[in-house]
Amino acid sequence: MQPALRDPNPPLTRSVEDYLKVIYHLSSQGGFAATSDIAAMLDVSPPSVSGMVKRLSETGLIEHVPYRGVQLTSQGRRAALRMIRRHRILELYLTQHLGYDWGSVHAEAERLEHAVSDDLIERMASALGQPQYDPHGDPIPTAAGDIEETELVALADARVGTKLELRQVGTQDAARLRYFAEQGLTPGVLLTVSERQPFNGPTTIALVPSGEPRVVGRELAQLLWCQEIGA
Amino acid sequence: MQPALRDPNPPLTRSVEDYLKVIYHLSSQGGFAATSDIAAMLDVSPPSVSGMVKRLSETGLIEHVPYRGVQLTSQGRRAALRMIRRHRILELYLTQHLGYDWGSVHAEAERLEHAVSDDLIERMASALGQPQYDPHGDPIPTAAGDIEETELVALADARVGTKLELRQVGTQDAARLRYFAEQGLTPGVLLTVSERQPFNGPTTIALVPSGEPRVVGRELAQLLWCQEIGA
DNA sequence: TCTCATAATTAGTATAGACTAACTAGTTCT
DNA sequence: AGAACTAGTTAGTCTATACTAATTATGAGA
Repeated sequence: MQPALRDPNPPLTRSVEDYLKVIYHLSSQGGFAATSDIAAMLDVSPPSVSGMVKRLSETGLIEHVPYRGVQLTSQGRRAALRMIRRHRILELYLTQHLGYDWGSVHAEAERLEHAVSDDLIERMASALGQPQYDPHGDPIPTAAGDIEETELVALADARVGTKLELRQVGTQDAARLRYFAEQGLTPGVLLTVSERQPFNGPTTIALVPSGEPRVVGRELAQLLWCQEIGA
Repeated sequence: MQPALRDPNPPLTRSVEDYLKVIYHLSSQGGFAATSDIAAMLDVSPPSVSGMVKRLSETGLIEHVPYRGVQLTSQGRRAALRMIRRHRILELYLTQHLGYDWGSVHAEAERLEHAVSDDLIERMASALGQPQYDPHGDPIPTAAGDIEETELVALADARVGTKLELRQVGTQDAARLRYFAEQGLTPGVLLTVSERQPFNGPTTIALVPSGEPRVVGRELAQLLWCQEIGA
């Protein structure tokens, strides 16, 4: 029998940059990123995270409080934002210029973001007209490493009566993304919160300007991150 | 003292696919690819090549005759052609759609070819109109893994009167290579066969467009592999 | 306060690449 | 044929990632 071409089930290997990205996301609400959460996000075992955490804090990219968690240093934050810029520019480019749809673009960008040069990213950004938001509505960090800080509220938590702009959809799940798209719930859409049923019930919203109502169950409403529209 | 961010001088890591590509090129004239030539092409030490050669022949991608060299199996050839397709499509896409110039595109493609999906390559190929040749005139293998065989003829065997492009110099000998270079006989040069003397005598050629004549003895003329230029 | 469940860490190993130093096979020259 | 040079291989390490199994720290409930 012919030996296998390669191990059919190799452990997937995440890079330093992947760790920094998820630490950025997990600690964006100001706290520490926990080992087990990092492990879950990267689909890797907790000991693998402990090992990487040690290397990363030795090189000054994160700070580690044992048994507590981990936060980015300013250096680590810079590196994370650089990767996030790459990822979001790639997603936009692939959707706008190569016909990818939003649901499938993530995995491609995830691989490419490690291989492209800064030069190529900036060429893509130019071809896109220096965009500020990616297809999911997330802000794209600048080449200098600044990112727009927007306070976003989950639809599930928004007060009845407020007017909102849908800014980002907090999932990569293709089926949910497709459903949201069918419902007209794509980033940029304006809506008002009409009603919320008690006991963690669904939220009813009205799309602006059409006024069409939508009823969104609690689970999905927690994925829709919105920005309150001022006067 | 702050520890270094990472080893400032890490060994560069070539992948299986890089090895297959250079083996493809080195053995394209039907012979074996030598360990030291592979090492030189990949800028890696000879023992590294020996190690990779062992793995590659265990998995059936190459055949190894110790102290002789290495050849691709049909499986290895398929894998090599897949990478060559990726590389050439990428180079073409980057030059045509993102303003790269032909000199700088190689390194970018070299990194991307390992990260892109087949799907993305086919989208790029569509955007380019399913091209058959890259800007050097090298044929792009099809997605199915076929490549137009450019038949190379040794200058010593070319018919008088034909117009040729010098494609490959079939020796590693430094003195001969230097001599060829002095004579202006480097890959890419165009020439016509003016005359051949009988009894395995020398071939006289005229360089195009200068028209300068060169007389090439039989031994050397057998090292100069040329492609016939069609009408 | 003590115990226990859970989360995190350490210990020990694997894999795929790299390297240098040392050894061997093949070739060429006298 | 034998010596000497060259190319190739083997042996032994290194690095960065991963894993499982075993251990330890923390915090919550009795």
